[in-house]
Amino acid sequence: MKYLHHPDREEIQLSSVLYALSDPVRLFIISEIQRSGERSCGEIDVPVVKSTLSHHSRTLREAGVVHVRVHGTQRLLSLRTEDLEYRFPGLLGSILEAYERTGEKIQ
Amino acid sequence: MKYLHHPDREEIQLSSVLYALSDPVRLFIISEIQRSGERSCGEIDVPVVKSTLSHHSRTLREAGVVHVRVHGTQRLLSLRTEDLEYRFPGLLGSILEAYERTGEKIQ
DNA sequence: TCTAATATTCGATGACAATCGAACAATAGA
DNA sequence: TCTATTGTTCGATTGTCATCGAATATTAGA
Repeated sequence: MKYLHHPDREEIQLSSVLYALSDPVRLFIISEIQRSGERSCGEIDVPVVKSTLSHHSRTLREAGVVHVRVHGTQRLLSLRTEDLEYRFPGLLGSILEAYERTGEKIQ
Repeated sequence: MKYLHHPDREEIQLSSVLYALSDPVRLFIISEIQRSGERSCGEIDVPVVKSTLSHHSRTLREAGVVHVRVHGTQRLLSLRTEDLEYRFPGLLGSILEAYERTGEKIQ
């Protein structure tokens, strides 16, 4: 089984997190994950092909936004809520709230 | 005198704001502006040439993050604090606080 | 062991962005 | 009107990214 790298709490960079969340598809993904708590790639309904979704999943993981857990043939994504709150208090919450409020669409 | 376009409050997009603030140089710029309230391009000490700084200024303006006021030969930048707070409550504050806390450097 | 399900990796493509230097524009002040 | 100051625009370069389809890897289950 492959090792998936996740940055350490202290290594998470603000600019990287903001970049990861500046893409409408990725904003949608984290919004979905927040609602369900944990979700596999296949359960996330985005208008891109599998390989593209995998790319977005990797971008979010490497920025420190999500944690990816291997479960059988699935990868379960969850938000790194606590780590982000510890490092950047209030940031994730205000982004998710802003996303819900303004209802920004993909594309 | 040239007309500088600023997006309307309601037109400001979350993903565009996050993208604009995902660059270390631009994070530095808004951090400086916050401290001084208003600042001309020439007063912002960043390690890029004038034309590049002009590009960053434009990116921030078009995303709705800063307001640019023409004053003689200078362009005075200020944060659109109220508009951003109205549209995305708490967002700008948490980003600025995160930037100060973690002391992310340019480069 | 074979097959289906799930996701990643790879290669290609097209778009966009950060950067620079040079040229240009606009304005203040002498 | 001339000059210095302050920024913008333009063209070129270099690099990165979002996207796709095809091929590959991994695991569960029959």
